[in-house]
Amino acid sequence: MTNIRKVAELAGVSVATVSRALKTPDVVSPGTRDKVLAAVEQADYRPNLTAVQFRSQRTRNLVVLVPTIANTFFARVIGGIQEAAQRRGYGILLCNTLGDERTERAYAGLVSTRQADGLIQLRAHDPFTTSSGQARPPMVNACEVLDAAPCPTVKLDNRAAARSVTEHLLALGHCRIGMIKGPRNSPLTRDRLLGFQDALAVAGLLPDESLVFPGDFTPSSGYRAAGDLLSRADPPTAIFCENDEMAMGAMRRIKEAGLRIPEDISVAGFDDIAFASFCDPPLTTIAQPAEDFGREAVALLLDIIDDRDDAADEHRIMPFELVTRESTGPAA
Amino acid sequence: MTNIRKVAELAGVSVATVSRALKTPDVVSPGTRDKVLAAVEQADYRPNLTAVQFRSQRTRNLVVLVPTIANTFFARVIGGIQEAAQRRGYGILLCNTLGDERTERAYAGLVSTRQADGLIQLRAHDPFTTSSGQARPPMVNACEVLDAAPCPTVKLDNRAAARSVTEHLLALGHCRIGMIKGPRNSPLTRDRLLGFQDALAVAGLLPDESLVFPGDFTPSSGYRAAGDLLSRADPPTAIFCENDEMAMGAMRRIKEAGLRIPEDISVAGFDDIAFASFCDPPLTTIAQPAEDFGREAVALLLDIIDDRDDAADEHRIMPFELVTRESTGPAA
DNA sequence: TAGGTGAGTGTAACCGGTTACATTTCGCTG
DNA sequence: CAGCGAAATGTAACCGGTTACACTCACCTA
Repeated sequence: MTNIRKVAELAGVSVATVSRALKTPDVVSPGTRDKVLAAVEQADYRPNLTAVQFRSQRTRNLVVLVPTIANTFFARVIGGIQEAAQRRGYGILLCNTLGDERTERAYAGLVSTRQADGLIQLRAHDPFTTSSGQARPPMVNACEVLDAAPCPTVKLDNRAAARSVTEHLLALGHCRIGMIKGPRNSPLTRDRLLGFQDALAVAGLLPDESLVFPGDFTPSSGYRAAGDLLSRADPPTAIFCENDEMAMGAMRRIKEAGLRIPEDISVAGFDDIAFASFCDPPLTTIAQPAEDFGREAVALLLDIIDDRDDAADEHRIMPFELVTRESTGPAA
Repeated sequence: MTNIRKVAELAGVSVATVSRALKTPDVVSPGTRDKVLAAVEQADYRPNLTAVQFRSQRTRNLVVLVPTIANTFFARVIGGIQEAAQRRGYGILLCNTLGDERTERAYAGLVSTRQADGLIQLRAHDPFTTSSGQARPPMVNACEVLDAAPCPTVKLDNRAAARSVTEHLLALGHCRIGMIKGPRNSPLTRDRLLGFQDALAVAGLLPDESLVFPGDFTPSSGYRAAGDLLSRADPPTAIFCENDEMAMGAMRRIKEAGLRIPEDISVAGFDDIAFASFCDPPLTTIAQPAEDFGREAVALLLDIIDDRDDAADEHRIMPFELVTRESTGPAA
């Protein structure tokens, strides 16, 4: 391994000069700089990054905790994170936590032990064990966000978005609307449910708990929940699913029951994943700027890391858009 | 930051003893060990990982280069990689390369500069600039594999798998079969095309280049290619797509043309992504153990890193399975 | 000409662990 | 009780950079 000393020797200068020629070229004379660069070239020298990181206490790595990478929406968010991080010279250490707290804490430890400069959490959970008194490591909470997050956040106004979907269904004349929600205890699910109920209330409808079934954001959970909804004596004329994956599962189940979408029953989703416009019929849903969630989270995190302190308590709300396609139609 | 010296002082021992008590507990006496552990606890000491990495020249990080994380299949592979890596105490540095060579080389550099111990490449491309004479950094090539990979590989027998799909279509009586393939220059695409042609040849059919259209593994490219196939004077009675994403796009296009699947035209995909069994009709496809690709790649890579040298030239072939669903049926 | 200035460079301490080697401790045998 | 070897522990070099501080020297001013 060629190190800085070999290069210094080769160039006939001191190690300090080599370091400076590479990091702050403007403080060395042009002549020496050229000598050093030539020596670097000749020796095929590349600084040992672990040494640089160790000495400078900066790794230029960010930890990303994602509940499940198999979810198309999260995959897009990660794409945005990675792109933004890379552009700023940061790498990302990805952890697919599957919602496991121990795993999350272990990876969060990478920040405490200086193997990463900060952390982006895409789940509504604080992975840092509240070490008494000490400063919190840099963190941003995005997508599924804690109510009282101890850090900047990037989220959607889930309540307003769910309300707009529901209003769309109400406008089509539906008044018995089923809902397939996400896991319990999730602020995101709670907000979407609230938005759903807001719209019903404005329309003068009473919320009916028996029309709400929980899922886990996978197609098969949507499939199961739709089965439950259809087996009612008075099945709903429309179903609002908290994400597109569950909506696709629900649509499958509805078709297997011999019902037509949207003639017999309307279906709406949430996220606008790539498949939403390709399923049959194309899915009415809420479009979110997934990649931007990631980019924004990185921007906020780097603001904290470089302590541009004004950013320490920012809470960004990302825009959404109701995309109406053929999966929703007038009530029968 | 509490460091090893503070702990040593607290425990009334030397730094060496602290280091040993933590790394090789069996060489220190039980009494001292307890003293040290108590001091560690009291000081809330956690070794600075960058220092450990620097000193031991081991980072316990692996670089993963993925062409696009938005692809459901790759997302699953990454899930497998992450799980296996984590179990062995390794983290993964993810790079969504979008097929860009410069990006790939930059990340590959993390291995050369010791910020990672090895690399997993999911694309058929060698990211290391062939540095003359020097030893190749540890690398494994998985999924889309180079023909003459300079490293262990994990792949599918794409030719056999494509052949089995095609045989299934032929057995159903189809003799004009369209194909939507992947990007040119990809060994993976070439092999699937060869398998397709193998089956046709065995059935005594001549390959017809005009029935083969290129896509890029996205639903919209499948949609476009299907449009091209349908606009022929004699459209095919079946279409084999090189992945499920394109198959879903193709199915959408076929329905928009007013044709029924599979009565008018059969469609088959490749990968068996989560949505394959939920689309309409459920998709006939090739199931691959995506997560196992990742796990296997990690296992091989760690074999090289820990130079269990017997592994240096392994080429694993993963199993596949034809999953027949309702998207394929007898030729009209 | 003495003295001051600042650009360019070198010396060496330092980051926080790991570990080779030296030293001490302790139990055991003759 | 001397003597020995093994076990336990301490000392300090080391990894490869970064950077504070010291130093040299050319140039300028009074």
